Amino acid sequence: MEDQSKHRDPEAMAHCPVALSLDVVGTRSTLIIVREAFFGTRRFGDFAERVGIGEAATAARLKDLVASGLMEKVPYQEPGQRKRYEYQLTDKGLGLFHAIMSLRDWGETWLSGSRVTPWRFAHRDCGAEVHTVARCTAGHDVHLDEFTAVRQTERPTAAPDTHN
Amino acid sequence: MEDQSKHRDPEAMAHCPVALSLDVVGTRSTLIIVREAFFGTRRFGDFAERVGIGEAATAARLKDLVASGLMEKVPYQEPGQRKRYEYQLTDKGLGLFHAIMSLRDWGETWLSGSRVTPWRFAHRDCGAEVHTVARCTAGHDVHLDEFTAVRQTERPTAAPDTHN
DNA sequence: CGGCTGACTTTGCTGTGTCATAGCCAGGGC
DNA sequence: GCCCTGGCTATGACACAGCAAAGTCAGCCG
Repeated sequence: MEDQSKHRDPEAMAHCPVALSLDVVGTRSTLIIVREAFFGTRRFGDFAERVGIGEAATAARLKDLVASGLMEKVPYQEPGQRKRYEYQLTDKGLGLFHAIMSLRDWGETWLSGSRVTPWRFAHRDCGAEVHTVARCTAGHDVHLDEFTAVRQTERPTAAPDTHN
Repeated sequence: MEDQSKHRDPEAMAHCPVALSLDVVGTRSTLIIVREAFFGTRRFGDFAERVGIGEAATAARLKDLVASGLMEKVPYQEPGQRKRYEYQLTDKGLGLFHAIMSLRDWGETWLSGSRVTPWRFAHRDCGAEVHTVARCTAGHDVHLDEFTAVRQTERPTAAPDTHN
């Protein structure tokens, strides 16, 4: 039955970076917390409030994010207050910028209808809005109908790839 | 109107395209099925086998994907077989290309260690590997430290706070 | 006709994410 | 010393994704 390892390669699946990523940021609230962090939210209470999940869920997600290295707890102290901790994105967390922008672009294009996005990303130098695009290492822009998916196992299932 | 640091706007949250997107593709298996579809997988059994979730979950996810317009059932018939249906990505589903590639890039950079990715996307014309980059509408490449996040909570003129 | 195959559906159970509510704790202010 | 606030932690309930195993169903094939 599952003898046909050519057909099914659990190892390959486990190695798939998309699946690996989704193991870390695969839940709705996790990604929304990261998105909030991109907008400068840093404190526990603000996350809980703005993300719209309860405090228990917020604490659990933030703990996960710190554990997986996307955010870190940084001490801060306001005058007349005791020392507390705020949550900041690490470089690893910042690396999700493209993914979050891509999801935003997709949602804006296909889901939001005529509604106006309540926030946007701007290029710091020129102020113009930022989007994701696909580009090949040779420097060409790659449109949706200009790519080929290549499985690097010996399985030529996918795109009409005659690998020659 | 409100102090931004203490601002809770469920409307704005609901309008957030990232959250909207995650309502549709917010589960691990949904996005992995879409990823599989990018590699040419079309038949029910192949999805179940390659995605690594059971048939019941596969059927449920595919049904969701068809319902939300990311995939469509297309009849096909192999010689000596009866008519069946295969699942194809619609334009809406294809639009997730950037998001999936961004997640792949991130997973590859931060999670996969030294392991080799079992598949890749190539530019059809030149064969070079494809990645996502951020670009502003003025045409500049935008690096991770060159963007500004702007909350548009003040509801710009195009969208008064009432949905009339 | 009856078996086989691909594509599901159904059933029963588990695990996880979330909620609501309540409680705990550290430390500055009174 | 006690209260108050921000930042969690604890508890019980619930919804839903997931699994495994079994059942359904259409139609080609022998």
